[in-house]
Amino acid sequence: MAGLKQVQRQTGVALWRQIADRIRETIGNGTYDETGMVPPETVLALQFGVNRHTVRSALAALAQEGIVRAVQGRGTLIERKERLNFPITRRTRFTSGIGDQAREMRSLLLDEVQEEASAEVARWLGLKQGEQVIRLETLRQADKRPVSKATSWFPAARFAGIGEAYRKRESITKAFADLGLSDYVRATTEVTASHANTADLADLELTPGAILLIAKAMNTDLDGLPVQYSISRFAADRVQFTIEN
Amino acid sequence: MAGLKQVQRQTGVALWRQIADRIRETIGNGTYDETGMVPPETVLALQFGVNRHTVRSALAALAQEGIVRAVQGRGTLIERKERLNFPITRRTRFTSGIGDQAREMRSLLLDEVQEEASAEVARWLGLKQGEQVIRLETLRQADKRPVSKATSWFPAARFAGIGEAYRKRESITKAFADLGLSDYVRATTEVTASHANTADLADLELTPGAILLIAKAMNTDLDGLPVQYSISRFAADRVQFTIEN
DNA sequence: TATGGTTGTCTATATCAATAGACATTTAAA
DNA sequence: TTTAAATGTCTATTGATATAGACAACCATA
Repeated sequence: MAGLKQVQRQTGVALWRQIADRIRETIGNGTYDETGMVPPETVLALQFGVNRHTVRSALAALAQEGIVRAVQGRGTLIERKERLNFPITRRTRFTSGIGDQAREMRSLLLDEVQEEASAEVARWLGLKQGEQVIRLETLRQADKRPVSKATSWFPAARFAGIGEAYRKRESITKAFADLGLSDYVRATTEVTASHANTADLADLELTPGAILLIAKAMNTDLDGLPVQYSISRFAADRVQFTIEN
Repeated sequence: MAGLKQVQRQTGVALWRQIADRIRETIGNGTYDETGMVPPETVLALQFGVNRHTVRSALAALAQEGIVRAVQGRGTLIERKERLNFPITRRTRFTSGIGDQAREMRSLLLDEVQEEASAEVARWLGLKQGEQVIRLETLRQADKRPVSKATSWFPAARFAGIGEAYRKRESITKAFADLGLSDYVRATTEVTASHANTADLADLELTPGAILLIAKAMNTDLDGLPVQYSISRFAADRVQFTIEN
């Protein structure tokens, strides 16, 4: 482990940030579960081939995120370690998909706008460019910790008032039900990953350089008619997707 | 656009790298397709709210990656811009999945090892921990550009010699066929994203801070018996996954 | 051929990132 | 109570990062 160069210099990414990212991931993998602690600073410094002060900068950043807590004389304790699993199937739903992985699920409506469909949105919803659509900006939390931010479009003609319904029920499934759509299915999902922009960084409580898993999804009713197109951004260190075919 | 703070300071990620990442993504989105050029350095400096020299550092990094090429007196030309699409379905195969998106596909065998199944591998392959498995390390290229690196495990009893077959045929599907397995299906796929480690950075020709899309996949034969468990790492800025349900 | 717009190069300065070493403070266990 | 091991704090130095300004070199075009 000590021989492997795990960090690189002069890449525009500070060593302390590379080390912080790697320790966060190692914690997530359960490597330190036996002790519940991160190895001593001197040991980490040796492993990564850097000065102890550099390791301290990394641990300070993780402490800021609430992932570890340093106790003088004892060591650095692991405070939090989770990765939620999202099954992606024909019957994918956010809230029930989380199931018992979190105690409290919340879905907040950040913004609601009626607008003309862009070329992309029109294509996915089977509309003509310029037709009216409703766009919702939503933020989802698991146990008060932000998990994903989503932008969703709905045909305005069919789903007038979906913003208000979503605000009340905090669920797309229930909002659809209130508007007379009792069931729907996931037709396609596209998954990519990229760096977060500043707005998403803030809402998802992430640090720059953090990664987003991005899912572009289209849902249809049981007749195959598109009812929703959405772009969801997930904090990559907090989730994984599972595709069962 | 100029008002939005698109980069953040004092985060351990240098401004020039944040700007490089954002320009690379903007190129990928096709925003500059009309001119085929990146905006002038002075314009970019204004947009990002930084000094022109900082923008130049970002563009130098992108030039190093072969994405742009600066021409004195004219501007900075876009050289390359691609994102391969991988459909993930019950019949997912790497080579045919790429289809006509690339001219030349190659699959290289980096390493072959027979070993005892770890707990994770045994669970996925339906074996007992410690049973013999064959592990292949492979690198896939599209038009001589590395796209993904994969680690695959196969039950050793059933697929002896699969390494040699893969080296010859450069395809899992054909290697399976050589060993008497004419057909197989994708059972499950788990998708995550994370930062690349140093070995993957080198093999995939990436820069630190780069993102990997990671697909853990399990294939079975037509009787539902597991035949392969693999962990594939994709350069996130070169691919996207499509899940059709 | 003159001009405006663009990239290339140079110098100088301030701040952040990383190393190095020394010593203090706290905790747990001998 | 002593000791070892761990985190906390301080000073000092070097290299990378970012800003600022000036000017050269090159290209397309009026």
